Amino acid sequence: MMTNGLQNRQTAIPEEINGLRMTRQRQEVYRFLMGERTHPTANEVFMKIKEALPSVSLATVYNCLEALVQHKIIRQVNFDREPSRYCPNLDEHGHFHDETTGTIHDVKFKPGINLTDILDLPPNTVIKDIEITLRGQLA
Amino acid sequence: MMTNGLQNRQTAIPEEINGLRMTRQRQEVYRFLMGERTHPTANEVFMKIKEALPSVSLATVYNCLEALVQHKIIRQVNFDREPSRYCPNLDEHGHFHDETTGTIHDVKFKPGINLTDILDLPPNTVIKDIEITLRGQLA
DNA sequence: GCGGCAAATTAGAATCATTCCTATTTTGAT
DNA sequence: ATCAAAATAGGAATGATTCTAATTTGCCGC
Ligand SMILES: [Mn+2]
Ligand SMILES: [Mn+2]
Ligand SMILES: [Zn+2]
Ligand SMILES: [Zn+2]
Repeated sequence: MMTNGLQNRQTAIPEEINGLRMTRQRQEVYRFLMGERTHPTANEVFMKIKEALPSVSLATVYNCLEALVQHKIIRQVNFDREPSRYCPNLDEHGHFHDETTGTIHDVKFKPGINLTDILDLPPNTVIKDIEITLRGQLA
Repeated sequence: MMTNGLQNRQTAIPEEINGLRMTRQRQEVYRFLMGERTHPTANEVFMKIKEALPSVSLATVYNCLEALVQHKIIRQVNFDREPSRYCPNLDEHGHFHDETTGTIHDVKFKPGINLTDILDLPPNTVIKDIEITLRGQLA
């Protein structure tokens, strides 16, 4: 029998992820992002979750996204000076921006490749984060 | 004898580079960048060249920088949502952002490495540009 | 359950790098 | 010199993001 008082309408989201309390707003942001491969902007997230949570504000969406990024639950992706986009894929990967369609695709690294191996870094360098961005077209 | 009527006060900059006419303002922007390893922002360029050209405007600096980037004379570098920075190094290279000092360092690739070789790209992908960005600290 | 408190949310104002607008100046070509 | 095109300057506008202040919510001990 269900000890949980909530109905399981969808995939259950835990109360807390990586130490971040999952409020209703954060759940909606997180749930939407997990089902998207398109790397939506904050405003796209906002417009979408308003359907389920009409009172949500854009400021809250920014707050939620920042909290989720800070707790390494999602990643923030920037292309030049365009609005930031958000990515649920936590594997190490790059981003290919298709100029023809405007779409963004995750790019995996070939197995066994260590990014820092190919870089000529000064000794004693501690790398916290690497970002790889590609621009081009899918001919 | 000098057929050129101008005095050679400094390293001469040609009238035209990559098809871009080198106006006085563009020369100043270009000259300053060529002597800098710090990847200055538009505003830093502005403040510096005002010394030699007090009437220059920030709008013109942005115009010059855009023209120089478009003609592949310099490169624009973005870190997250920070103000754009500009780089005179046209070799293929990445950028390491030292969080401790806030400084930015060029990072070469080890010889014989082809960036696209390590990426798992879909076939028929034409890559126009690759950008590699690192964040961390020089311990 | 109830008061108190910290965290989260909200709406709207503020920020600020960048872009846009437009009048003026400069340039290069006839 | 004349003209058209390109470049510049200064100021206004833009827009993603952040900040502020005022609620609201969730949670703890009573
Ligand atoms: Mn860039
Ligand atoms: Mn980034
Ligand atoms: Zn991604
Ligand atoms: Zn550089």
